[in-house]
Amino acid sequence: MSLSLEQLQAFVAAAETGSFSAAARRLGKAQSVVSTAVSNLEIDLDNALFDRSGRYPALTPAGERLLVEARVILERCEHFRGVAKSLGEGVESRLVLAVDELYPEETLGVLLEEFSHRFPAVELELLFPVMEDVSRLVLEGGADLGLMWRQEVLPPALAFRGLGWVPMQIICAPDHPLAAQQRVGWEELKRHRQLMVAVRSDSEEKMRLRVAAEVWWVESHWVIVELVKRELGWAFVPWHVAANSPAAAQLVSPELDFDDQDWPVAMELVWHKQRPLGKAGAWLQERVSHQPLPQPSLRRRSSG
Amino acid sequence: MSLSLEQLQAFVAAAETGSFSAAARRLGKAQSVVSTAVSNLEIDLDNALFDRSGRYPALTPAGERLLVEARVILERCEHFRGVAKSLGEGVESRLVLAVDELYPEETLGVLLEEFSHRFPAVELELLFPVMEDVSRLVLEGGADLGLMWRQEVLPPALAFRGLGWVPMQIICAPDHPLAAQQRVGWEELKRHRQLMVAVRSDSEEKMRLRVAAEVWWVESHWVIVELVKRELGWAFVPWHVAANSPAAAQLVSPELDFDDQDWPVAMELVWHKQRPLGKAGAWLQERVSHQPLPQPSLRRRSSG
DNA sequence: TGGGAAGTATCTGTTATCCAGATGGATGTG
DNA sequence: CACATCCATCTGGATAACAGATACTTCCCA
Repeated sequence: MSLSLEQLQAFVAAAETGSFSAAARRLGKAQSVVSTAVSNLEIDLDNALFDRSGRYPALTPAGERLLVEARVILERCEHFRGVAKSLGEGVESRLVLAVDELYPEETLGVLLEEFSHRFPAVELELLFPVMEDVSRLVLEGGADLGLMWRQEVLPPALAFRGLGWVPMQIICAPDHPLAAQQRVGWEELKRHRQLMVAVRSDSEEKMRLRVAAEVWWVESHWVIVELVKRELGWAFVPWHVAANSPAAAQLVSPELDFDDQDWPVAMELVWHKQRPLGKAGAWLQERVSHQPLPQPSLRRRSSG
Repeated sequence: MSLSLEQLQAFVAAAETGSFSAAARRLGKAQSVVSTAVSNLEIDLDNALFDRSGRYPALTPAGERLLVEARVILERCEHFRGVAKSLGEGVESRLVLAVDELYPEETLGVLLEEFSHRFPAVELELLFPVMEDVSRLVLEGGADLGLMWRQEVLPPALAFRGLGWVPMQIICAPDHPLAAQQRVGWEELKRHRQLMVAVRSDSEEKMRLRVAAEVWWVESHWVIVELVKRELGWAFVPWHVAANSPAAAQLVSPELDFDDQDWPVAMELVWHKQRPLGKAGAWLQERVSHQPLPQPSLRRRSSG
């Protein structure tokens, strides 16, 4: 006789209800079934799982240890059935999502938490292409969905949907020359080194934020914040990066005299027109576009 | 009809051998058993696992995905039996090991790797008590085995076995006054701040290494190395800490004129006389005492 | 202290299931 | 075109699982 799932179910139910009879009631079987199932399991494992000296069976130390293992097996079986159910319903088994670093990771976290509950069977792959365009990844099949900057010219094979605006913010170190001024002019900005996120593709849209004559290209906004802190230049960074960075308290955001806006950048969701999404992808597509992007609660001009 | 382990076994065997007949041969059953088992599984899951159009059954995409899940379940079952077997043989389900930071973690890694292969069912808890004595943990039942400094006076309830010597080394920053001298004298050492590992208990043995008048107490050797690097004092640290620290290249080890030794510290293994160890603990006890501690390959006086 | 309620182990007859072998159709090979 | 091998299905017999009944124990409470 060999291990069977019925035995494990009986074992777990008995351990959880504290009685073989109650376990039988829960499982909708006769008491004798649970009793013999547990007994057979004990014989099979050559281990006493319950101490039957009292009125109610009590878990032995071995039973205690094996209970957690049994639960794991039953959980995996449930998962197995869940995956099968998903597959039967047209849910893809794998979804690749490419995300521009500009997209607030907290918002992404909210979305993916919900996603994981709704589609536990889907293997998700998250890409954060640093030197590559999200749109190219989606275009070439490396990703199913992309979260990215709005591009003026999108390849015709791609479909898109707007997601809202990510407010940008100018930051520099407290001792930076820009910080000393009351209001910073355009020409003043030009004069100091600007730190920008590196792009490999010749995206003209991303060049919109290029202001200064001298530019350093950095792979990550988070690294840019570090460099700004060290007075290596000024930068436009998404508001959420400036707000959530551990270095935020050590940075200032000078006022601009030529523009009162936060230089928002539009985000959009892109996918390939000829590669239909499964249920999970379709759900995410819909869900993302209804998720508001975080905005500054107050219009503040200094983050120090 | 419900999921059964036999079905999963048949499924996995068929997927691995590429044929129902071969799977049946591997499982020692009739071909019809495998065939019907897989068919029933497919009905149960409402998913086609194999494409039977050809001579040999070929996994469908769904089958591909479900195969990995099925394998996980069967592996967990094997593990389940392994745990049961261990428990039946008197292997404890849990072992708590308290280790003084002085014990080389690389050596510990070697031991635990072997341990995990030999006793996969044992839950291991590793304690690195920073401000507390290992011996007290073992004495009071918080740990089953302890790896620690040799103590001159050990509580009578504890048994011990020597493990060899951990060579100690004096380190300071390159710009520290001690580094400028040819040979450092005892009185010279006394004059500068010493960094020592903090001890809460009044262990006299650990005070043996106290030299200087002014002492700072730090919770970890690794932090001490950082502080030494910043010229906050000098310290005795285990040789392996100085050698493996990322900061090692930036430190020097001045020569002492009053002693030519590395001030080695004896390590020992302790356990409670009245708390018998299970098989895993007994194995580890034996194994640790035969594991040599790493020694400097050459007698070198400067680590810069 | 002595029912009574609820629990467990075990026995029993019936039922359902599982299994090996046989058979027929399909597929690829020499 | 024969032959080996594969798969699905059928079938009778062995086997295991099941519900119910029974006897025994434990615990609670009157």
